[in-house]
Amino acid sequence: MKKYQPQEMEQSWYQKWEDANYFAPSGNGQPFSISIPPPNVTGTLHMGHAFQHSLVDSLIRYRRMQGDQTLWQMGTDHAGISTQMLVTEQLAAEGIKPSELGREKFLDKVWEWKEESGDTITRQLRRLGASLHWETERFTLDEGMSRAVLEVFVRLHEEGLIYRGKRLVNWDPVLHTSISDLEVESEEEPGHLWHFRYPLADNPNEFMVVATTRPETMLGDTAVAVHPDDERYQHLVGKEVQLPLCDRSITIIADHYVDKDFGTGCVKITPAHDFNDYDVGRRNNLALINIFDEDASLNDNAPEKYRGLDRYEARKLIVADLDALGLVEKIEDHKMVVPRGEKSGVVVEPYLSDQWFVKIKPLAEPAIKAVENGDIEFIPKNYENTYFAWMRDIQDWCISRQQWWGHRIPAWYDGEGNIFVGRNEAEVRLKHQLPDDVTLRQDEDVLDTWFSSALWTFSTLGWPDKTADLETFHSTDLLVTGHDIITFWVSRMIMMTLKFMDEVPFKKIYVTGLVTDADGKKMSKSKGNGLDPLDIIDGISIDDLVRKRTSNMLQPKMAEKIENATRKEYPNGIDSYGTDALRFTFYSISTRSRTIKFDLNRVEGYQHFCNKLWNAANFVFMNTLEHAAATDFNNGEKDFGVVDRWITSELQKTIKSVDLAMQTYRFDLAAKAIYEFIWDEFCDWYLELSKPILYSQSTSKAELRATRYTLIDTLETVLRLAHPFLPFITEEIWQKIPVNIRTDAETIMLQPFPVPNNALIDSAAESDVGWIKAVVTVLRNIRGEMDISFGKPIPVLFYNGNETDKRRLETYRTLLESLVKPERMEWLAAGDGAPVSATGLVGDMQVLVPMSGLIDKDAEIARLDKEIDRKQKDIARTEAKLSNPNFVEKAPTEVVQKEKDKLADLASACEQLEEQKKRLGNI
RNA sequence: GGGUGUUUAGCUCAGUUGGGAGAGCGACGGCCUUACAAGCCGUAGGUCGCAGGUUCGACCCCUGCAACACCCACCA
Repeated sequence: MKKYQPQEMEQSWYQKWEDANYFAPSGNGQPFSISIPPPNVTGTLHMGHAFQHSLVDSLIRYRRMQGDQTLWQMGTDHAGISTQMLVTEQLAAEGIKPSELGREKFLDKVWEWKEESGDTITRQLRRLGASLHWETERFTLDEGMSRAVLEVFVRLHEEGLIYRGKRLVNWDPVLHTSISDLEVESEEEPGHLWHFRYPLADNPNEFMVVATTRPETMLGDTAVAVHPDDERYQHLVGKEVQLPLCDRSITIIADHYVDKDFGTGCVKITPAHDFNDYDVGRRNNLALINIFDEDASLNDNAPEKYRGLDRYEARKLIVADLDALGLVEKIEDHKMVVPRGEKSGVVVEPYLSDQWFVKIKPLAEPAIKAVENGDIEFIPKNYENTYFAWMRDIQDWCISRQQWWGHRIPAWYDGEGNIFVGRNEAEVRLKHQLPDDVTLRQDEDVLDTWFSSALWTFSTLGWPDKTADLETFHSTDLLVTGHDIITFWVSRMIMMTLKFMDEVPFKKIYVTGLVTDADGKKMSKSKGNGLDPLDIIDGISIDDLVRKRTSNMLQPKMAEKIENATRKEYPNGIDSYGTDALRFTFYSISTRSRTIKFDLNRVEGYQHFCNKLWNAANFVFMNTLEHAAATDFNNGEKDFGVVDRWITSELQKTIKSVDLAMQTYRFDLAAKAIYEFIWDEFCDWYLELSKPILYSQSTSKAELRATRYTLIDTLETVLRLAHPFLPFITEEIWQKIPVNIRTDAETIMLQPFPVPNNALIDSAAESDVGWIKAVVTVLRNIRGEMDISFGKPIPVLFYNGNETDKRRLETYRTLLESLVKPERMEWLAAGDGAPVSATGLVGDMQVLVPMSGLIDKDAEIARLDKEIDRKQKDIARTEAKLSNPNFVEKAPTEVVQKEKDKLADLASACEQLEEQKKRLGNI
């Protein structure tokens, strides 16, 4: 076999699998389905995706191998705002404004871009080995899904669960659209608290001092509020103040919203530009004065001087003007929470506008129950708290977006402002008997992207039609996702699916941690610390990596910093590790931690693991196929030796571990069990122990046949066991196994997953091999510490062994010799004077290496001292325990007995070691 | 302000019903031993965040504290 070279074989295998349609659901087993969280169609695969999809793929492959009818539904999301932003930026580079193109032509451009770049993410998923069912791939804006969206919108509207209203919403002044609460990111930023004096209307020499973080909104003030119980101001309630810079007076009101102890206890109220003030305004019937236009520059409701100014320019001017009037009491530094648009990064503005909303409470209630009663289960369970916290305090969902790319809202307006909702204009006309001469104009807005993805699990399967796929595969079994979109997506899917399917979208939700960089920082484009999974698979030069991380920066000044950090962290770029190594890394790090620091060293380690497996296979083939026809060791009498029975027994236990791990979604434990079996047991011990059997002249035909069979059979089984995690290397090796050992199928993908066989558990073999390992380890230890090279044969004497020791040495002498490389190996009779030796213990049996010329006496004494010391500490601890009457009385008898046995063993061992030490001291 | 997590070897992390603290990487020493130097063999390294409590016995259960992280929230 050639060296392990993942790159070529991985791509060719994927192609073969896909061409052969192996990813399609097949058979008539139990249905098992998972819907992919639809990636942004114009996006690229990031580490979080790669992580989640690797986990899902292992489950899908596992269940497929177990004979389930397995569907991993593929699809992509149109990602409204992100995609529109991207295309807008590209057009801007060509000097084109979307408004010049108009809606239709702009959308043509977006579709063009989608066609051009839409295959990036799917290509990347293929490189990851994801066994997605590509044939039924869907897109949130395709015809079928658009039909589902229309259907849902119309039905919800008919039930009064969708309504239109003028409300204060989060407005993005750059993107010119409303966004939902969830799309606002609030962070603490330094700011100021301005204290202004508002003169009383009936006494301009007296002032109310109000504090604000938004001076410019004062132009929209319609009241000043104080707390009802605040004695300082009670006499002023009901009076008016003159609003400076504006030619109007506003009322002083009392409202419990005000905190007496904050600032002066007086609050300016701007109902049209602050969510709290909006509520205060409603309670007190205050007027709403909107002073901004869509850009958040001042509109005609502001005094003439300020009209047309940007909000921050206006702020400066207003503060200056107030200062000139002597109305600025003071300006304090103040940390405040600033809401910014998730996508644009600009400060969003509470803005009064006409929008569509989903009345959410009626939908939320059943969705809460579904999790409460266990129809849906979060893994880990504590994420249910996040879910409940959000759902129990959920607010109506603003679903209209002032954008072009998305599902256009199916509402039409006549000239008089009447609203008609329907699946299309014809239906609307028919339903409302509107003649052709009534001009209808469709709503210009589109729906929030999450509206369509909320329908994901059932709309992808053909809803609203009653399709066979829907019948078979819905509810889906599992959702794997990051905790960051529990609120955005998971909760909304649960609500919509319960509403329209009357069943849950998925039975379990596996929430992954967030993949971060080595410093624990979230990977992001703007920070320039992201890794592209493909760069780990294929490798990338440092120059290319720097270019990738610093191109298209929103903040170009960051580029230099990012370049320096990148060159420091990856001086030589990133090596190529292959998909299998990357995937195995993901399984191994899939712990329950919330953040997962991604460490390339782990990937390197698992690449070494792949290499190990590769070379082990090489060894197996060299010693089986190259020596005999497969029929020769498959047929005929086999005499399984102890090591054959032992590794087979270990394999059964490993299969059980992997099964248990997969049933409990502990991918890390599954990976660990496989890793340890292959490396620590199969390679380090079994392959080594098989050598004397394979090479010795005295091995019988039946023994040889048995070992050859075990070698290749164990390899074949472990390949199937590991396939869900390491799909490529396992397929590549499996193909080389002759068809009378494996089945004659064309792919390992569709082979049965190994089933543990209890009849093959052999504890006698396990303890015998345990003894062999112990003897070998003791002698390796002496060699290592005494600096005796492996090539130098050493004399080995055994002393004080029992009957079992004697039987074992007799039986396994050949095996031991091959691993120990002794000059001679024999029992020392009780009466014989033992020569001065280095000593190790296996139970009570002393393993001696006589010292003549080999061993440094002082070093051996030191070694013995260390060992004795260690044991004596243990003895002291155990004795203390046993001398405690409470322990002896109250602890379970088996625990007490265990301690007693342990003490006896330790004492005996200590005695042996002391004896040796004494002998050395006597020289 | 509310909530949820985390704290174990130099680093990254396991530790599944409380009964002798583990892995990988790194470090150190020795090996080109006929599958693999992407390897083999060995060694060192931990008051399990701190303080109490429960228990015969606590990394594990309870209470408090500290540090860090994230989520939610309208304090102008």
